[in-house]
Amino acid sequence: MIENPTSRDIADLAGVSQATVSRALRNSPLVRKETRERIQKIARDLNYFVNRNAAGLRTHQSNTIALLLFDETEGADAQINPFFLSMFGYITRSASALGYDVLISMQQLSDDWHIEYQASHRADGLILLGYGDYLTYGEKLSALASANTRFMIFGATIDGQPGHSVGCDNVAGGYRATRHLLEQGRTRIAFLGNISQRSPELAARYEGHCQALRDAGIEPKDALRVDAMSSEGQGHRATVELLERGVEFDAIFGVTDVIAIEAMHALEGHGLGIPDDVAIIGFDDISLASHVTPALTTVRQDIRLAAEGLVHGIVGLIEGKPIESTLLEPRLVVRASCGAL
Amino acid sequence: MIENPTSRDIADLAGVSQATVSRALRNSPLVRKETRERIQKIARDLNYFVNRNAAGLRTHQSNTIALLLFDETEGADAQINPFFLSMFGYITRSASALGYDVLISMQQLSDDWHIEYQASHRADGLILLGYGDYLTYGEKLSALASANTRFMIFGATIDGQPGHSVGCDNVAGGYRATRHLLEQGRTRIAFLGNISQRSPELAARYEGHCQALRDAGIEPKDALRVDAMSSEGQGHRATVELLERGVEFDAIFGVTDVIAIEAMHALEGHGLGIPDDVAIIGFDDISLASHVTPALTTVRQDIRLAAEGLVHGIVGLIEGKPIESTLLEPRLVVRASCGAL
DNA sequence: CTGAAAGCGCTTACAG
DNA sequence: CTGAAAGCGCTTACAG
Repeated sequence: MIENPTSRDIADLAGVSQATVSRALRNSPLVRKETRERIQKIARDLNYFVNRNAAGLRTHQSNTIALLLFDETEGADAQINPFFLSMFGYITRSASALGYDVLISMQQLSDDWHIEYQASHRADGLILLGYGDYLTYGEKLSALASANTRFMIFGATIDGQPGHSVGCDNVAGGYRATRHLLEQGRTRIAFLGNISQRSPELAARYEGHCQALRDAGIEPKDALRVDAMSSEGQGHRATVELLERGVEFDAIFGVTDVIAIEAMHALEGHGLGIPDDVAIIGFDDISLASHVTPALTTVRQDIRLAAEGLVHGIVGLIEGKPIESTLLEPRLVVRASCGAL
Repeated sequence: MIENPTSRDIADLAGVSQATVSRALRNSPLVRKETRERIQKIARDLNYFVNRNAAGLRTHQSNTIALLLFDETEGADAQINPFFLSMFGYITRSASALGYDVLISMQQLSDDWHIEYQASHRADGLILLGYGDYLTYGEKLSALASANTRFMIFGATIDGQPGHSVGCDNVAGGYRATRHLLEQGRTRIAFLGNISQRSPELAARYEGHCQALRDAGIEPKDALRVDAMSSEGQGHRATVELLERGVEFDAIFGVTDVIAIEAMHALEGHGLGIPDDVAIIGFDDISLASHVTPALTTVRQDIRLAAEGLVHGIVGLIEGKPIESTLLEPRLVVRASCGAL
């Protein structure tokens, strides 16, 4: 058994040229069937696999997608947002089906990752995941675009910002969440979440929230909105702040499930009952949502479709096909936390 | 701005040979400081990054670790065990700190992945994750070993089985779980989990469970043990089976948190109170464990240490250092589900 | 400290 | 259908 066989070793054993081995292994129709099969059998017997570095050097391709997850959570011990984590599996499977490997990297938005992956020929394109701060984010995207890097973003693409994206219709999602609360007879609905330009997806959910209120003849009140990012502890903090304001509320719309679930725990800590005293709705449908008590009503983003959209998008860009951004339909998932069940 | 600059382009601009550029970019002490800095500045200005394929072809290294997660869950929609998912972040960060990229792949144990990653020079070594079926698994490991593939396993390495591993002391963990239940006055403790040779980690937990019982003068009863793998629905099914047997029990030890949490829900569905009627303990401390009601008492495996151990192990193997398998200390995490709080 | 040269293992245009 | 040859962009032993 040859230790690290090369195509030349196969050629010698098969009595053909190295070029023919290369063709046979790539299933070229130029090679006679018998020759091809004989060569492939030898390769299999020798546990031979094409050296990816050599092939990549020749073809300028890596058949690899880099999946960059940037989260701003501090500290080496911080947990990654489960919503994005659960996307990994779908992305990997999708990519694999199209013949691509997936390289993962956790990034701080402050890092200088953006150009390197493709420029070093480690990856043919990038998928970017995370609820980022779009002010910083925007610069990075422009840099990527001007370096001709191919990339797909999960989440909104802002007008004038480069790149293609897959995201859900956050305005519609926010509208549905709030309409559901209104249908349960709640009228003083607090909204927990950051709505600055830094988080356009979250701002869009707020926009839908306000529309639903106005359609019901209710004017949104600033006193009922508390800032919160989707990192650990912020939902709790925001709920405490809301309680301290002393403004009356009978429902909370947490702009992400992570925030909504922390709000649930905070309210319970203050002796408030869910859904009797306060109805709660979230957004994302992370797996925790169905396991908390009461189970959390939320708006589901179909992460499987999203993942497939991202992978097909980036592969399309790599292969030079025209790509369009995709908007997914968010869907209300009714559970016990709003009193509808 | 040169479109896809190479080291030769840098050399021309710097007025030196291509070899000197290569040395300068790798911080070789052979290059004079001024020359090196001048070259590095030019590279930065041009957004130049070393072509990994070319470098890898020369050096026979990829500086990449392949992370293979095999789960037997059927169907494209199945969720990955959150315990392993949460290890991704730590592994990636650890690897990154040592200068390695991480390639991820979801595998069916039936696939023929095992040799390809290293043989194709896509990765310098493998990390294998998952509660696998060790009968199939063993063959794969032997094949890997005989192909001189470097790999680290999370979980037990069976005697006589090749490879190095990082895992927790499952016997001690099982012992502690059951001792805790005994300390709460529970004596008829059901055990839900597969204990065949197929799942040696789980079997080890059962072994610890039995030891703790015997140390308390209680003989383990087969009627109190129900088979269950750690995939969706099995914990529920096993609990129903236990109830149908009609055997009395005042506690359940779920061999993984996923099983324990499903058991909780199943018991609640049957009108049983936790922990009053039945105490429940799990194993792993997935993030769900602290969020269910009542919060789940469990045995924590320190996934961060495990991840770091796996990465340091595989990098050690790659760099030819001697490596030892690591056994981590499991730790009891007391919450409300056993009545101790 | 620097350069010229060989060679890593492929893929593919060119020639037959 | 097959082979000889060039060349992808690096790294590094060798020579100076």
